[in-house]
Amino acid sequence: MLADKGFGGLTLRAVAAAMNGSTGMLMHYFPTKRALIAHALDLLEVRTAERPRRARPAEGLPSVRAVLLDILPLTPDDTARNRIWVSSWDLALADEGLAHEQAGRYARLRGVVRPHFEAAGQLGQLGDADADSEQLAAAAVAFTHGLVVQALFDPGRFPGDVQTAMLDDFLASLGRSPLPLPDARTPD
Amino acid sequence: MLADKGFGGLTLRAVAAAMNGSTGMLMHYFPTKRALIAHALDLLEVRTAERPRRARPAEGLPSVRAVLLDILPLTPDDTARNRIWVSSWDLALADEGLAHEQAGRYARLRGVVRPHFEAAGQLGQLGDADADSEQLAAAAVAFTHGLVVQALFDPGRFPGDVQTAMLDDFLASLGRSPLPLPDARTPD
DNA sequence: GGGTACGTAACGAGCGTTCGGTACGTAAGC
DNA sequence: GCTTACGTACCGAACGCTCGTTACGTACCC
Repeated sequence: MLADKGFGGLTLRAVAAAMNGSTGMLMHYFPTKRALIAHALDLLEVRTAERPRRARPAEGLPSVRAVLLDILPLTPDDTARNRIWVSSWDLALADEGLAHEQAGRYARLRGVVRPHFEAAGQLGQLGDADADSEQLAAAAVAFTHGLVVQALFDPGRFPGDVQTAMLDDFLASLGRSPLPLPDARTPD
Repeated sequence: MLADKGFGGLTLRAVAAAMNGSTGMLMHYFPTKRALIAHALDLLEVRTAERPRRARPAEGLPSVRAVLLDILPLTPDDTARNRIWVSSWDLALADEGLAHEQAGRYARLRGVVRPHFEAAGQLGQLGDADADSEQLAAAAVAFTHGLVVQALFDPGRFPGDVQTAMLDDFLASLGRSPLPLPDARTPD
């Protein structure tokens, strides 16, 4: 419902109807609509974290790939989830508290990605061995979410295999050596 | 105003007041609120295209860098512009017509970036000479807009120099040659 | 006079929120 | 064991307000 109408069309009555309750019930649990929304976003993050995800393969870049593939809108479920997140940014940008929570969610997401980049660096999977893993995580999250937005607006242009190929290209570019010299160590 | 309150808090009365007019005047020019919003987004795109931008340096990757730097929220103006765009996605995702227009805007943006990638490829600035410039443009736009969103929510974490450095790292990774895998031929 | 360009006022709908009331579980008092 | 008291859960009507939109009046221009 949220994924279709967006947050602009979200009303307490619609929420109440969706859970076969009344607006009075909602206000019994949440003092204001804003509190309800904040709780809903929290819940969405928790359920996103707890949903079944693909198995983590080998350490390093393959794990980064798995994490980011779990984010991309490759299934209807993930599409709906991403639509809700993107829609929530309108409210979040206009509400300092929600914006702060969103910033925290981004920091947490980078925190999930970063260790895999650290492992990748230690395994020699990165072209630039001195790269800052936190910055790499920010870049990877940026690329992924930017791809999410484009894919949501133009799913025909960005079907699943195109998204996957673009992600693979992006990760491959991180694995390239800065200089075309044949002195780079091969990972095995 | 839009940059602060978002589209959720946008009302015809507020628009009318901002231009010292009346709601009647607005409805004289636009049949519905939706038409007004669509026109406003169009106008924003036009003004974004016509605003003074930094000079295009050398052909290829440096030009890509200039185009993307013009997008990033490095100035208050660009921050406000980006806030409006991100906020508009809530409405756009819920309205098929607006979503289609947004998809067109993305396609146009990729169309601006792509020729510079083509030039970069012909100039030998790309690590992968066979890379599809349209796909590269999509990746660059994705990276940039994903960075925009993170920067909007956490400007402290992403000040201008950090954004610039991340963009440069991203472009640098595109210029790297492929890793010399065991079976890969090293170029001369 | 008729069309264009507004302003003003109002309409009906829908919003978030408030509120009185009900049903129910439960713990204490006797 | 029955009664009283009370907190919790919830309903549904209603309040006050604001919204998008409409209707109508008016000044101006050709």
